[in-house]
Amino acid sequence: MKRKITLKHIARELDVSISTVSKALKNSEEISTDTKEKIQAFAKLYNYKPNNIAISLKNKRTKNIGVIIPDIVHHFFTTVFRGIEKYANAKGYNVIVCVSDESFDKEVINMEMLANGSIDGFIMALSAETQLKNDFNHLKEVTEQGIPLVLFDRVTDEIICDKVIINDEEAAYNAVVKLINSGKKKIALITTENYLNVSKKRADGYYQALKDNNMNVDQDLVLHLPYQFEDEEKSQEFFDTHSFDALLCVNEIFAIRAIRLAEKKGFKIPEDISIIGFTDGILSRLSSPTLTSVAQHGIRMGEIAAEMLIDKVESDKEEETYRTEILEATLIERESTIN
Amino acid sequence: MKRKITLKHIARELDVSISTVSKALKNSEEISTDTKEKIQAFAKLYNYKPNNIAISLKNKRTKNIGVIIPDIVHHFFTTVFRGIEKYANAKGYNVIVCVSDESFDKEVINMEMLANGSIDGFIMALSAETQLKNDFNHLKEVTEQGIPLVLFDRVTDEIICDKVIINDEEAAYNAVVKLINSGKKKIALITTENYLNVSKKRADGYYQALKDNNMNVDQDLVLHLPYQFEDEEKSQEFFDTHSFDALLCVNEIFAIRAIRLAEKKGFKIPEDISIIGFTDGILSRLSSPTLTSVAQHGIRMGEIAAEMLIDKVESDKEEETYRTEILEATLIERESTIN
DNA sequence: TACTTTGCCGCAATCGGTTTCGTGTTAATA
DNA sequence: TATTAACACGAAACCGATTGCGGCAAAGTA
Repeated sequence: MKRKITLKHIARELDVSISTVSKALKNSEEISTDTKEKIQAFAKLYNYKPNNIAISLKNKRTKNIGVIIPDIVHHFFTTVFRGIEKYANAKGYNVIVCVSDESFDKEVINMEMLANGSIDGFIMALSAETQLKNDFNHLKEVTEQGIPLVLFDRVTDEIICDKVIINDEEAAYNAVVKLINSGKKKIALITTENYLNVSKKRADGYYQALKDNNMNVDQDLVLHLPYQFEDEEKSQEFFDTHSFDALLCVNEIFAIRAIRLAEKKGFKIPEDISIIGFTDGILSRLSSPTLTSVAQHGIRMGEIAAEMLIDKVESDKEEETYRTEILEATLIERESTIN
Repeated sequence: MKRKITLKHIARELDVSISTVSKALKNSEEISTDTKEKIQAFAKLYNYKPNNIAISLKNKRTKNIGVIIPDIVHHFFTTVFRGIEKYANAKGYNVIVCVSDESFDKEVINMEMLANGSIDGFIMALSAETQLKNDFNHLKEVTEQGIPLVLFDRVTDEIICDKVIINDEEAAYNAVVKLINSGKKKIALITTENYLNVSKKRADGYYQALKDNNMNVDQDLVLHLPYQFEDEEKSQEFFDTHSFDALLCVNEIFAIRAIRLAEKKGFKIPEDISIIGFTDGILSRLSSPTLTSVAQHGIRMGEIAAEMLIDKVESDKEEETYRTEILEATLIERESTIN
């Protein structure tokens, strides 16, 4: 087993001081050409690579960024993560991921673990429980320590920092308008509980679109499902006891399940019921019929978040300017709606 | 902005030495109760947390594990990652993820980045290109340096280390037998190129099952598709020019696409064509018809991989014993096959 | 010859901890 | 009263790098 070689080893071997080795490897003018060549050759031969940890300690910069997401199996977060990873890697940063599992406690623990020197900044989407509790002290502590933070998708106004979101309200609005324009008269909504800010915004867009088009808003046509738990029964009942000719769902999974259910009840899609979902993932593309859905551009979102964070990390000036980048969602039309 | 407090600050403030503070915070017997209480109270008040980087440097242990996977959007890898993250977090480890994007070069670069002190060990699945090139020098270097390595799913015999895999060959065998038992006579296979070791093993299982049941193996009924690229045309042609009454696919996406195509051609599933896929993901559960598929138990795989790695990391003895854990895949029967 | 400049290199501090060993003070023992 | 043991704490080395500064020797200048 060849152990990792350090400056000290090289210094001892070549009978020079550690500082000379360090300078020689950085091609410092202070060191004579002879010595430099000798040291560099030796270092290359033994494949010397500086120890990242030592450098981090010295520089107080780790070149790691911490990402905390509620869930990694969810397609949207995966794509955002992909964007973060892509940009960060290109800039020489590693990504440390923690999954909060929608739990407040896990979110707090993970942040504390990482905040003690392991990372240069955070990118995160709030867990459902955090939004429900409305407790953001762990975020405040981190920002007060001067650790840069970028929130995406699941954000909060309570914390002042950089943010990346999509125009959820507008996107929902446009989706509903699209349904109306295709002749639909009774448009239902399947959403989560309202404490998830994105769901709330999408619902707001839905209401606004109905109002602006002089359609009466029927609270009965809005079904709230638990976010994680698949409540088959409640959905069944909703289909049995309500009549509607179009349906907006705040995520892809709700939409696909709705398609299955509607087909089981004998409805034709999109003729009898048109369906639009959020999150343009693999499910939307491969379902039958394929699903019209609102693309959230997760990869782009991740790239922007990473860019914002790394900009902050690498800027020496302590500017206190924060911005919120709003991405335009786009409606991808497929078979589940009438063209 | 309150900056992070260090031992030095506490020492200065309370007029004791740094070592005294360090010992007091570890409740050392060496320090008087008075002093300890004073120091601990002060530390709590100012929310002192030791700097991870400094501890890593001193201990030569980072409590980080590096995970390199070919792709994070792929459902299977996501679930494995989830298992790794879960176990690692419970053990107080963070997970640094790098995505190789199926590229050999990225895999090498990422490993080198992490190998210089950032992590205590690696968990990885080989990129497609690495398997194609059959070049594993980067893995050898890492193991020679004494960095523990666990390979999962996409493994190689060239590297001696801990491994976690599923019984791919057997699983494919059983899936085919299941199709035969339900009365199917002409069973086709859609797979990737053979350099992906798991695909090869699944194909082997397919061949063996046919042979053992006295069915003739028709190479024409085996379609090789590129792994990433969606070759719609080739699949179309396959359906047009071949007749078969059952189909085994080496992954979920191939299977779902096959369902779509078969339906488009007017076949009934599972009566005309039964279909079985690998990777029991969200697609299998939500497709229509739902897909019978081979569950690879990604989460369990990740947990085992993490456990193996952390065991090695935390064992001081330099045992050179490595094991290969083989998980039993299970066939989840759904609507795409005849019961 | 005497003094200054320049080239080349090492010492030592630093990052933030841990840990071994030594030392001064006090109390217990002979 | 002299000796020793127990106690409480500090100095310093160490992990592996970076870097400002000081010093020595050779070369240049007066």
